[in-house]
Amino acid sequence: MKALYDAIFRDIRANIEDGTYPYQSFLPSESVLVKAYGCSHNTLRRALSLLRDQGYVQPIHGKGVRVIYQPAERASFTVGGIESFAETSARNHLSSSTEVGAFEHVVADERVAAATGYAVGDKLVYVERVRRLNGVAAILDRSYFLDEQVPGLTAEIAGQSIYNFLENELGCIVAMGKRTITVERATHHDKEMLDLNGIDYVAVMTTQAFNAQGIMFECTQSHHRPDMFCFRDTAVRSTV
Amino acid sequence: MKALYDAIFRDIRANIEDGTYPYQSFLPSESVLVKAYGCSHNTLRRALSLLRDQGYVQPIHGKGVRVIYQPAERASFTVGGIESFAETSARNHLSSSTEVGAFEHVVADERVAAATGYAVGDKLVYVERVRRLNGVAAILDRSYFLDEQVPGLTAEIAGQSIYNFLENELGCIVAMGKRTITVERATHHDKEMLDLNGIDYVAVMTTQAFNAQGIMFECTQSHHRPDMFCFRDTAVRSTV
DNA sequence: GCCGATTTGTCCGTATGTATC
DNA sequence: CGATACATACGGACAAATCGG
Repeated sequence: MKALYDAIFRDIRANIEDGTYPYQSFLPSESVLVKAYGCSHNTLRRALSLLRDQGYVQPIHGKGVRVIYQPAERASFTVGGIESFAETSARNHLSSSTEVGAFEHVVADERVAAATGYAVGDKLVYVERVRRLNGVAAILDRSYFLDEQVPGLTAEIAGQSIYNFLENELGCIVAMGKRTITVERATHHDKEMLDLNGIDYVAVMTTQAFNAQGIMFECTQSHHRPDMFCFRDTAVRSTV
Repeated sequence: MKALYDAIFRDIRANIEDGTYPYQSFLPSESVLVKAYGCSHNTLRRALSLLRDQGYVQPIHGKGVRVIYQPAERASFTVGGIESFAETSARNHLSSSTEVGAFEHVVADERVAAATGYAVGDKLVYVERVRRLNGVAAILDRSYFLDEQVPGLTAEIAGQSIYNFLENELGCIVAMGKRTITVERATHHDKEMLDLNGIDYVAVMTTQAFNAQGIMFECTQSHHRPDMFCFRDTAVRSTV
């Protein structure tokens, strides 16, 4: 809300999403937009680079900035960026609920350290949650939080929104996340907790979250029912 | 090779990857690095923002820039950015080979247009390839290329590296890519072409590639054997 | 094929704001 | 409070690619 380049980015993005700037058309030139927004060309370029990084436009040297955004044809679970479960389900117009299956304090041993990236001996909080989308148990989340970073976290809070608690109560901002996606055979536990309908594979998204201090304070393995999972991403070819 | 910010980005990245700047340490301050590289404040920041976007560092306001890169513990098939199959397999030290299963000219009908994002009536080249990793048929690629963008493409070339052909022969640069990952039930065709060992699900990565003109010229659906598939990604929380 | 206008790409120097210590 | 360090923004300069006359 504060940064000018961010406001310009959002404004242009909105114009792309509502069709004011349609697919394959060109944006007004840099100089025109600079006048329109009353900013420096440098600031405008920063907004444009955000649009490019997120797959909305593609600048073409000497020619113009082409819109390459196509509206999503069906709901996607993740579109890049970091979202909480509540945010994602709301954006996809899905009713959601959460049940907490486990909540306990543990110390990282060899096995946990290897799986999460924490150091052996770190004091952690283990939380297991089942996510329901439109009534279907679709996601099993197994999370390890760094104990010292989440003082006051309870099972009750885990049943609501942990991110809400972190940001509003603790003032702890989730600044960055690293994600890995694999497909793995459903465990006995998965079959027990999720409505898999006989499917015996799950899509596993592992997320490491870093706070504003650069400390990893969460590692979550989300086991998704495969036919309700979709992940989107945009990549830019690096100039080798 | 040309851009200064890119050279600085690569240099710092190399220092992070080889442990000169270890995990959780802080980089030298902006002003120090500016003097070291003899560049402007602005240019250095651009290099730093690349490092941040790719998950190497996390700048912390008023404090410093913390290294959050941890070396990959096991081979990942994709690490963000756009890579050809040959590049990816080489980076993971896997022997690879490709067999072309189909090569034909088609016109996009309703069904193909909906699945790929082309317009109905577009003239396309359909290529089907089976990728082997260490002798195992692990990936089935079904690609649609825009005919006018790939003149001279033959089945023989498809058996080698199409990207090599595009970049070196046609001078066609892959500038951007959009990816979607889903998990789907293996089709009869998948079971026929891949060594699935009885697994009846596949990880599907759909890629749309755009050239330097902003024209989508390739749409590929890669069906991966799930236990040989891994995807990595880094996300930054947008300031809402 | 050349030239000039337009447009994007890179880089610099400076100023100011804000968070941390 | 002051020093340090990152964050944002401005304005100017030049390079490189595209396109039309």
